[in-house]
Amino acid sequence: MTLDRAAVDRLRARLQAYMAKKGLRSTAQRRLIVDTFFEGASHMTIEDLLTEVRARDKGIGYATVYRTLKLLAECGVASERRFGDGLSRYELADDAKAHHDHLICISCGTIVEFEEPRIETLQDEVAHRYGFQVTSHKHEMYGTCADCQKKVS
Amino acid sequence: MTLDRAAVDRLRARLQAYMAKKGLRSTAQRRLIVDTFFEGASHMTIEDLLTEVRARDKGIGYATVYRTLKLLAECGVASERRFGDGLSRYELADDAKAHHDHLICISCGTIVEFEEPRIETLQDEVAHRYGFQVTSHKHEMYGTCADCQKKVS
DNA sequence: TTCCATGCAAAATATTTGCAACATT
DNA sequence: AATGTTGCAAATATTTTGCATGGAA
Repeated sequence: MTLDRAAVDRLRARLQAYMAKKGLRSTAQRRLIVDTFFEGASHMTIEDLLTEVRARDKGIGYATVYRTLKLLAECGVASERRFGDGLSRYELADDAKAHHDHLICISCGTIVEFEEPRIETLQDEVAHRYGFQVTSHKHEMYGTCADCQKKVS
Repeated sequence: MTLDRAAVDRLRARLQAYMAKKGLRSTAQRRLIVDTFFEGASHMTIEDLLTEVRARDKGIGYATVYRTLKLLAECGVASERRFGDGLSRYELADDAKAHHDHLICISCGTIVEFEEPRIETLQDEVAHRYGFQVTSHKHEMYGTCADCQKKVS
């Protein structure tokens, strides 16, 4: 689920605005990490991203990647996800599109995104029923993807 | 969401059968921890349960509670849940009833269970659309409960 | 008597933070 | 020059495991 050019530009602008507002600085490390994150696969862990980043600059530290991803999450450019394997994963935020949720293959780790507006509607209904004001939600299905089902087992 | 007597008996029987099959032993600690778990509130953390258990027997160790909950989860008597605060929580399994999901108040920590069969149906539809064979799912909504909304903020 | 269970302490996992040196503005 | 940033190491926070001792069967 790659974002189109316009969406990417919007996110980059948001980051820039946030950094300006906060008086944060543009460093070589930050630029490299951010670029790598934007270009790389979705749902990467900090470790994943660190590996890719180090391929381009060996000196980058874990904490810098960690802090940069945190920064991206803070300003709404990235979303942190946890899929139960104990690792935090990050994906580009995409508020231009409807909220999506995830199907996770417990065999190969593949993560598929899905959208189902009718579920969102029912969710709202449930929240209203309990008087909750919902700020975020998590809807994940764990199982075996089509490919892994074929591989017998 | 307390279970009725019959459901509890069923779960206890399942545990007993599992232990017998595996040659596991009934110890005073295990009995105490299991009883406390069955009688206590839902969604307790290991630490919560340890506190309650120690009120009855000071000598119980964290690891024993940890291992007992793991045992309960293994045989399907308890379900482990994680609601994003970094702690594992446990609730009694209840396969007699429809699967339930959770509303979590990010202000006071209250956890409300809900059931919405229509969401389950749509879920199945989505999984089928992607060829996934779903074995479990997680559907959580985070926000502010009715009470906390009143407390202004 | 055998072998599982317990409690303690140590290890393992991941995340988060303190700090001196360094870089941006 | 002032202040934010980096990388390293240490601190956290939890969960998980090793092991000698104790207990169930």
